[in-house]
Amino acid sequence: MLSLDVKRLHIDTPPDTLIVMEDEVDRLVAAWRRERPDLDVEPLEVLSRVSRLARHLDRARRTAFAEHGLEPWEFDVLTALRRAGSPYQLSPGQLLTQTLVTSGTMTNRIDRLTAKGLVVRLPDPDDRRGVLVRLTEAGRDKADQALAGLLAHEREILAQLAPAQQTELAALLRSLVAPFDRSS
Amino acid sequence: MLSLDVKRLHIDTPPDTLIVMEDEVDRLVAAWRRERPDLDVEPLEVLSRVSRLARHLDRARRTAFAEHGLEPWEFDVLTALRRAGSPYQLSPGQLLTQTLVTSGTMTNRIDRLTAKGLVVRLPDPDDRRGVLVRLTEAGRDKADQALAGLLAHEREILAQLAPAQQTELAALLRSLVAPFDRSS
DNA sequence: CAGAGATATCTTGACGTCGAGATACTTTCG
DNA sequence: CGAAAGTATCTCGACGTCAAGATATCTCTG
Repeated sequence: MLSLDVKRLHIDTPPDTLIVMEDEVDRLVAAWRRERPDLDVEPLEVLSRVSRLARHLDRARRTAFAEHGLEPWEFDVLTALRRAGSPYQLSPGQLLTQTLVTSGTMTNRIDRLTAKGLVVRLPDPDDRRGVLVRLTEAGRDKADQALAGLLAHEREILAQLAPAQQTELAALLRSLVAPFDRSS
Repeated sequence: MLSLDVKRLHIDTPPDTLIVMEDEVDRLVAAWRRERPDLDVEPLEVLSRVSRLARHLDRARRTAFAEHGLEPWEFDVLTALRRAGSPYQLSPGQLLTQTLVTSGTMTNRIDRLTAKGLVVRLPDPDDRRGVLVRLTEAGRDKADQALAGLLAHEREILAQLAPAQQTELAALLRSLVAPFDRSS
């Protein structure tokens, strides 16, 4: 009964060799249709999958970074600095807007990254209220290694899709994300 | 310079009327290509968008639930019970596996939902170690109202895409999610 | 150039989650 | 039957985050 409800990824595959790729969201949607047949739960087909996939990606990232002795939040901060380009420094405020955490959290993070020797705090020569957070050489190396590791892991996950499908998926997702990025 | 790097959603549109939908991930990827031209960062085009979209969805869900006086975690627990069908009860252990939190967290959540009168704790007649968490009538109403509200919000977000595109997107996402759901 | 308001960062206290351990009960198997 | 292992739930301490407030400095205006 369940298999009849599942979308077929390859329409031309003969039914008896069809590989049914069912996921948790299929079960979720089926449960809602049973309990609330009056409701149109189509949106969940897309957006619940986005949320669930993001959860799985978080876990995968966590293990990928652990190989380099990094926490996900450490990666976020280090790579923000790395992307800034030489001399790899940003103000705490700039880091706030990039990582979407609050200032108290960022202070804490910079403290710990400093203790690990991955960044240093420098006074901002142009603004005595300000501070510049700069990547150390060790921090830069960590960031580069962790990024390479992350990309390797992510490529494996995406191997499920043909290159053209990946491009298509990216475009569809961009349509959904763009309105949020514009407003905020 | 940036606009040249952006994918065009509609290839046949004349360049000067092209609507460029750029998002944060485009900027992210552009920065990496500048700093690490040796690296293939294609995977980020898909997976960073998934993560960022999920973040935005979390915020949108939070505001949608706030209209009903619910926190996201409360919605998760209540709807898990609601989906179970009459008599709307599950053990704390079953709730754990559905919501992916630890037992300490779930105890805390059940406590607070009980205090709000949305669930009740009943002794399991078949296992004296066990407890059953049951939705009250008020809890069931809350869950139903919040779900309707959530779906309305999500439909707005998805209005960016034609129905066929939504179906396509759901299928692509399922391919990526399914391997995780199988293993765990 | 003085003062009001804006800005940048840090400090503090409260909260929710996690993870390890504790307790109570059940199941398995000799 | 009875001990050992398994299972279900709760308790507790540690940790990271947030939000609000404090402090120092800058900028704009008159």
